[in-house]
Amino acid sequence: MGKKTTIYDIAKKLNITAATVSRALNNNPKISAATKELVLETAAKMNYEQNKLAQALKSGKSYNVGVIVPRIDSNFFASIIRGIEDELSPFGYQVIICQTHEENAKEIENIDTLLNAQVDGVLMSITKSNIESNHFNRVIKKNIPLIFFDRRHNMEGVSSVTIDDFEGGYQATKHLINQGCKHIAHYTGSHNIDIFKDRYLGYKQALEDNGIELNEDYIIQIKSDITKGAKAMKSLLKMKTPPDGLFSSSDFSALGAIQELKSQGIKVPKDFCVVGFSNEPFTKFMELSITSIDQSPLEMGKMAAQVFLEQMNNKFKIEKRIILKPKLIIRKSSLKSDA
Amino acid sequence: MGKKTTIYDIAKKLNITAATVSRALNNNPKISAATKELVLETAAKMNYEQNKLAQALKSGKSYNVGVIVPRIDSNFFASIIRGIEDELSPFGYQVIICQTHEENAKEIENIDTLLNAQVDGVLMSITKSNIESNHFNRVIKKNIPLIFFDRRHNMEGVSSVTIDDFEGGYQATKHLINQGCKHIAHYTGSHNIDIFKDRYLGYKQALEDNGIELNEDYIIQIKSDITKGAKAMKSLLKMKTPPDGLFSSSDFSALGAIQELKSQGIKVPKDFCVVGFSNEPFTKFMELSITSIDQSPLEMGKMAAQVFLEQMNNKFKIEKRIILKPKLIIRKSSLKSDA
DNA sequence: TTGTACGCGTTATCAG
DNA sequence: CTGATAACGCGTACAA
Repeated sequence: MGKKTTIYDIAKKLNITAATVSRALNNNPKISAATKELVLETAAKMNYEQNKLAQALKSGKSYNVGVIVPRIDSNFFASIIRGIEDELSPFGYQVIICQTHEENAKEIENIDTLLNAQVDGVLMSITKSNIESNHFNRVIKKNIPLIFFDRRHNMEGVSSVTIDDFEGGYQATKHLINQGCKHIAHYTGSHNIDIFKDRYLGYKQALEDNGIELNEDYIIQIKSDITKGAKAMKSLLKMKTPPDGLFSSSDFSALGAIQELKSQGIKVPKDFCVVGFSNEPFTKFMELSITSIDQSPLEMGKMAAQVFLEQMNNKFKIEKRIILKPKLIIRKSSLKSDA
Repeated sequence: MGKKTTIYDIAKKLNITAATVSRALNNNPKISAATKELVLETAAKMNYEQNKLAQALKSGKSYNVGVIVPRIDSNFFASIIRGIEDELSPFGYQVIICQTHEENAKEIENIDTLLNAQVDGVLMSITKSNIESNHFNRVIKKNIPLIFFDRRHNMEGVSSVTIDDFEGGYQATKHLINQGCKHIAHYTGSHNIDIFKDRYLGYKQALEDNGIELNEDYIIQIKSDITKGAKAMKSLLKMKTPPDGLFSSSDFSALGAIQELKSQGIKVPKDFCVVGFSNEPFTKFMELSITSIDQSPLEMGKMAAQVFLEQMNNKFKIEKRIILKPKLIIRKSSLKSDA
């Protein structure tokens, strides 16, 4: 029973050739309605299933796309993948998942594997940006659409879907200023990654536009982590002039900061306003809900998928740089008027 | 530049046959060290990449496994997938993602697609259990390993990795009883799905073992949803003898219940204890952290992957039913002694 | 409308 | 050790 039925088996049974069977199965016009129906019937009766592999080998299209993300068990990336899958699945494409775990070597390995698997496209978020881009070029050389989302590598001819992180940082900081904050701290990540650098630049610009001097001591580079966020806040509060507001590039670090503030008896948002980034699900569930920047990951995934489909349909090379608008979601952690 | 180099191109260049090239590439012993090295060199020089499709067609092994989940943007399923990917990737397997969106029709469609794609295995969590299992049988008929995780369909010869939901429900309820709760309500899901039924049965058994009579009015079937959880609590509190504890099969519904309790001025855990299920990330982030049952999804994914690998290596049929132990994570929402 | 013949890229078998 | 050939399952010019 383990034997798979092929178009040959069907052909033999009906005393016709495999070619005719193939035609019947592929809506080829060059076939009579009678034989077509006959073939479809017996195909169903024999539990025939198309072998996508053989088709792919023949046609050069595998109808598989590779998606590379740092990790899949993060709400942000999982939502993006959902967006991609939702958008591509109606067109018959399957999504192959790869994780880099933030390791550059794994990223290169993943691209190798995907190329070997003859994927029709690669949609990815890079690990770091200060690396050689040989592996990206290998994808492009093969004429396989490469699309970056969220974290992009700056290179000619490659499309990307990102959000305006500068704008996000600006909005977050402006909001804190509007709430009356005079001394605004900032948690940032590695500036080797554009998204963190841009959020920082937005923060900086907002301060400048509002006549607030930048205090380097208020800027702390930490990983996205609750404990790290709490620890950093502890040191901030020891300063001669401690801050009265925080824009964190990570919701997790923001949460840690809030926990530390609370443990020191500092009232949020009355005495200290906090804004995070990413709009992680938990930010809205908290009793003291956390203001954050939404990146609409679902939409980001859908857009990336659409760009891929466009590139598949257009033979000529196109480069699209789609930049989504971030959305400030104001919640309790920063809203003084409601407190 | 878009042309892909094949072993034929290499062969032509070196005036040897493709067979020899193939041997060099596959560590075949029947080849001289000299030619082997020569082939490997020129292969690298010509940017040759193995065509996994052709290999798969030839060998009958695609090194792809299909993973079917209700949705990917849920921490639980995303973690399972991570576990699967982490475990399988070192063995050269790729993971193809499919979502059912809880629709049975989509589940059937997904299985079709995966079979067409010649996957080497199918790892899945079913949508509902009261359906015909034709599509499962089609997988088995083809001798393709089928492994259920979390939500299984009861059928002979199919392996599964689940957690002991009965035990989880029992532990949760027992814990509430230990905290002094006398009237324990229960939020459940559709009993067509075993996991909800089993949690309910565990709840029931715990009550019985402790001499507490079951009150049918305390049992409410709702979807996993914050608003639904709040609404249900509202009606529970209107009863002549309102409950003083809740075991919810969903963390989200549990959160809604807590919100409603708070809005009515009922102190948690002092006057009312709440236990959820799934150990969603947000449960531990809350100021009033929520007691929950951890299902170790990462491990569940890894186990499912291991079972798959075993089945691939053993030619004979094996059926494994792995049942993981749930872990009660006690937090503030139910811990009176600390309150 | 249908059959014939070939190729997609690879590997296994059989000679040499 | 290497070459020639067939086969995996399918689609498609070309011929009939």
